[in-house]
Amino acid sequence: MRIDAVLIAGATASGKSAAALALAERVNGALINTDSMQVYREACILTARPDHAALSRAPHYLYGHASAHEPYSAARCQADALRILDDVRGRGMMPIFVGGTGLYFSALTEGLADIPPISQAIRARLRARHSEIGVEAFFAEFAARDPESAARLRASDTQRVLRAAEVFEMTGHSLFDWQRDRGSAPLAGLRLARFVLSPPRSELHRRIEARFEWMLSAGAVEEAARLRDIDPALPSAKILGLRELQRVLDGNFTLDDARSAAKAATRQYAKRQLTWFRHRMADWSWIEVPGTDEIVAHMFAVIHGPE
RNA sequence: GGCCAGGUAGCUCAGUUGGUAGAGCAGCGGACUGAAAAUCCGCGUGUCGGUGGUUCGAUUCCGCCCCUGGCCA
Repeated sequence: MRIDAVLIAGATASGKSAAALALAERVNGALINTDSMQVYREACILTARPDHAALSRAPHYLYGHASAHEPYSAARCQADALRILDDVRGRGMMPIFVGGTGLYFSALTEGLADIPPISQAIRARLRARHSEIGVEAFFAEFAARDPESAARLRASDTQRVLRAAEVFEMTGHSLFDWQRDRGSAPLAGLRLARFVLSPPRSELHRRIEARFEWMLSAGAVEEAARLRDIDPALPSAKILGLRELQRVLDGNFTLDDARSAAKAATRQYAKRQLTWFRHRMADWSWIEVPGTDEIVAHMFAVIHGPE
């Protein structure tokens, strides 16, 4: 084996979990989750996390290991992955990173700037200020303090503006100063086989449609009910379909409305993922056939090389 | 069968006192360094049901036909 680790990225519902599992069985692999939402313990159905049957076929790591009541992050993914990577390799197994979160793959392969953690107090204060004075005024305040970062952001880009502001408050340095240097990447120096699964768009849409129907029949509404007390500001509150189903529970939405809204949101997400993949993973091996067997055969061939 | 209301973008609709049309949603493209299933930026994609007529010019006016819904038979 000339490869140290396998990376499998793909849009939501592209069939990557099934392919990764089949590959794991063939190469003595262990799956390591690289998806920002499948980490949450309480959200199993809506995140299409691997089920018991899958878990019994190969080791799975970083699935459902975090609480939906606290924020997970790219940094935690990086730290968790590093730990698991050593463990898996130490046991002579092939690490197979699978998921759909481009930023997490980037953290693993390219690293993240080594910025200190932000205190909850600062974070909460800035968020409150942002919602109190509004997008434009907040940005003006921020720009006065950190013009360098502000020049590279838009006032309307709330998530990035808040991030830059909290980094400046916490450290006294501009976010873009910090980002001049990327910290060490967990996968740096390893020989990687990197794949992007990309079935035709129409096929992807069909799968998204079918998968949401499957979620409903598997108890998605009940799961949404159990997640009702999630703080809407937390990342887990953004799980696709959750908001829509909770609106049904509140009586503000018919199930059919929720169906189409959740499916549309999922298609839009898949589109954003593909934009990332196309441009940031252009040099990965792209697999456009939809069938698991063909995908695995292709990956297997790449992993073992021509020799 | 008769009367009425409609047929405009993938969907729901607006509009043009006659100069080939625009909103929302959907869709498409793009950005992305510690909450990324997030956040943000850009783009109308159309035989205006069909066919004749009037007109310099018809999606718009008129005739006929087709389709959908409602009412009356």
